[in-house]
Amino acid sequence: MAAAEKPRYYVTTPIYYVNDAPHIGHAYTTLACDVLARFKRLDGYDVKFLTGTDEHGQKVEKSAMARGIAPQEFTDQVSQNFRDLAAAMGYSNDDFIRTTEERHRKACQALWQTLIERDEIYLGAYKGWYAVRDEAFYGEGELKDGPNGEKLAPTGAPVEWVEEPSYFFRLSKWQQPLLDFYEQNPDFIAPDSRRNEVISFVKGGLNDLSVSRTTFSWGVPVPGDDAHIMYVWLDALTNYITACGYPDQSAADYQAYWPASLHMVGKDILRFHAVYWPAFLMAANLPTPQRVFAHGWWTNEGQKISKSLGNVISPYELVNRYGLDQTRYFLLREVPFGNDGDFSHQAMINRMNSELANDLGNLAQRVLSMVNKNCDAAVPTPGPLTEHDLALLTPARDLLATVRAALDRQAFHDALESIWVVVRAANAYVDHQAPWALRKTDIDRMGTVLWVLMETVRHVALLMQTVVPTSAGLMLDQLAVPADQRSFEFWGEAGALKAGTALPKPQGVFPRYVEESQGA
RNA sequence: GGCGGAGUAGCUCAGCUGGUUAGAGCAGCGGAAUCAUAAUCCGCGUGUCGGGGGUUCGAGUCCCUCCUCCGCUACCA
Repeated sequence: MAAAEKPRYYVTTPIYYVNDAPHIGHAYTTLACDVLARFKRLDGYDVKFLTGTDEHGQKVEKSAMARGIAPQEFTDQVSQNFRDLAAAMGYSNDDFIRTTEERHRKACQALWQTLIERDEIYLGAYKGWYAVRDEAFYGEGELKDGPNGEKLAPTGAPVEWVEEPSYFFRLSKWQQPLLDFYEQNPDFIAPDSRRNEVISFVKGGLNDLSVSRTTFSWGVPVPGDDAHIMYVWLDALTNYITACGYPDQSAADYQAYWPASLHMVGKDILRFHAVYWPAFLMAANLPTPQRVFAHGWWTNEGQKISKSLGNVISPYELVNRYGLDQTRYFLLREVPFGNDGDFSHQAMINRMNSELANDLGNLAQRVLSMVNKNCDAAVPTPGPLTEHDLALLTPARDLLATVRAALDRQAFHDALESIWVVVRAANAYVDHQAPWALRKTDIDRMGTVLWVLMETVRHVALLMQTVVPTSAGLMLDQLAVPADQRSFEFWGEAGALKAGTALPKPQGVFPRYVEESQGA
């Protein structure tokens, strides 16, 4: 009953193409969603966090054939890679959808049927230069001449002229409705620069969109025309409503979560989410999602990442080398979210050592050690709070509102920076108040200072549960905060540490990274 | 080519609708302290705010122009 009162938050990652091996880009997108999902849960929301895999298409069909196994068997295997990644990165997704699931076939076909009935899809013919290798059509102007006078795609792949019957979605008629939609929903596309690009793209005019294929068969069959399968985006994008129980619009999840609060995507697939998807939904008379955020890409030590360069970053390597929480922290801290970012070993070390180990880890350690040694290993009794105490505690207590606002803009870097302002202030407060000196002169005052510090650390740890869940959990353990008192319901006075509560012996939470070369 | 964005301290970036001596973190230099993970704290920046021109009592913040970089310019996830 209480749950029925909760506000809803539905966040999605794209479904990842199973033909790719999981890399930092996948990890990054899902991580961002994970932090949002965790935050919203702690903040009292009823959250649905969805990720999954896109398993159809010609490339998958071919990869399966190359291995001599059925496409389904192949995707069963490679889809697992992405589930493994989710586990390894500590993602808290509530569901994992695969486009080869029966629920998805039903949803796609129902959506198709609706679009047919509403005359939003018609049968035509797709003509163009097709490159089998790229699984893509190219415009006449994009082609270049090969050594033998043959036509080549920009990628160098040979192309052939193909005409095939295809169903088309009447995207062209949605140009103005889309522009109106963007106008009326200024927050629909973020960051702003991306919004501009999308609007400019739509203003440039929209052609009807080919949404079926006959040249291969690994896909969702078009209802009533077995020669066709539904093509990529109509299939892929539908996953977001499949997972809510569509086509059953009375399904509990559909009622609760659709339309989505946020589709998180890489900048490369923004258009599909910001143009095609709302057009499909409007055409089917379904509600449109509230927001699409396009984040940037990572480079590696200043170099563009590519398979051919062999500098792909494996999330597993990062986690093994630096630690899971450290990796999660770095990815969201290092770069203004939305911008491209550069991963470098040095930057990683700087973040994990100076911010996690020195600023936050050491803060907790120095405070808890003093309490452990000088307060009988129990929460001290606070006396009257001075202006200095409040100068630290008040900003700490204001942090929830600040971070909430930042995360609603997907500004992870701003959220973390605002937390660190308090962490730095706490370290300064320790030095200025010098509880080690108070121990000899004013033991009560020392207790107050340590209590203020513990409360500050508690607030920081509560928020940091979203980004570094394991480490923040350890900090809260050391503060003896019960597991059921770690949501934002216990923010501020409501969950204030109670004097006399026994505390465990403190131990370091964020180890420093020591270069092997300089070890010992 | 068209449209859009960006160019601010060594590095990464903040600077809303123009207005006190242009800021933060990191790096660097100097000092203090010693509770703590050799972790912390305090102090120190003469930056042509890409160049030039203009509007204004006043511009990093508006206009023009030039230079440089980047993104988008449709059916690859």
